[in-house]
Amino acid sequence: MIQALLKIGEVAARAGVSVRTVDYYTGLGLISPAARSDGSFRLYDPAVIERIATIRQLESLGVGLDTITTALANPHHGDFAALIGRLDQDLRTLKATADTAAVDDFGLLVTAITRAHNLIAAALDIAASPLPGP
Amino acid sequence: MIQALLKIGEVAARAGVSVRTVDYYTGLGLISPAARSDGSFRLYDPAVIERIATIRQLESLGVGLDTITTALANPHHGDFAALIGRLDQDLRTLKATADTAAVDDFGLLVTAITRAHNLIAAALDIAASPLPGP
DNA sequence: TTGCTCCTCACGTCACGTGAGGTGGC
DNA sequence: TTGCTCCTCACGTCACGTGAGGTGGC
Repeated sequence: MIQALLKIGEVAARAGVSVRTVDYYTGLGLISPAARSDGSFRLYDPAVIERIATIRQLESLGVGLDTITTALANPHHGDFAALIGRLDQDLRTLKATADTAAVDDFGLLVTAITRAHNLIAAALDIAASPLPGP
Repeated sequence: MIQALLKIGEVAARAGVSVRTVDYYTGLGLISPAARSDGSFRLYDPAVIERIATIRQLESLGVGLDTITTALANPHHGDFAALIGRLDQDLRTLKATADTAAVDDFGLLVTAITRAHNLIAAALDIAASPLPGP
């Protein structure tokens, strides 16, 4: 299915950010125009709107733009299965911890785990909607 | 067991940060002196060294000082069991996702999940060494 | 003509410290 | 005296944009 390409103003409006921000992200290589018009206007695939949403979500969770840039530039680093195994182990340890009376300060613990959950939720969003290359 | 209290310079040296940083964290309420000397020197419990390490770790994972401050001020917010249940569900979904061929861009996914794992590891450190109140 | 876009340079803002500098205790 | 600490005000730095302003396409 062929989708119409979008000019920067349309991308910005749909993504809910300023034109300047789309321009800035483009400069960083976080997104790239799929083509240029005859008059050199940048033309974007509509999928960049989803990518911008993902970037904003990760940013709000404390992931810097440089980290995101690196991640996008190295699309296959790391071992996904091993990572899931580590999370599995984390969860078992957490469950064991929850059963002890040793924890008497839940503040930072809850904050850290909530942040981790939100990151995983963001990761699942990414997995559900694979992004085109930058 | 009674531990000798430490002056700010000793805390800084053991925590591997500057005196100024210890002073700054104290001003933010992230740590507090257990007592004051007769000459008004701040005297810290040695446990603040562990707390400083935790703060630095969370900071490096993108958790802001304001978030940490809030977490410390509300030591029992959130439902720990419910949180573990959500992580459990996240993990099941991730496993199901890993089995599909739908994921073709692992870059951000691996980055987000790695960050989540590191946050959980930090959380477990916190649980293993409960911190004194600020 | 009007509104959009390109590109670049410089400025703004916020988080997170860091330096300075005069002070008093050790 | 020397080195440490207190406290405050201002400055520095880095990430993340944002504004301006002259340009050309639509």
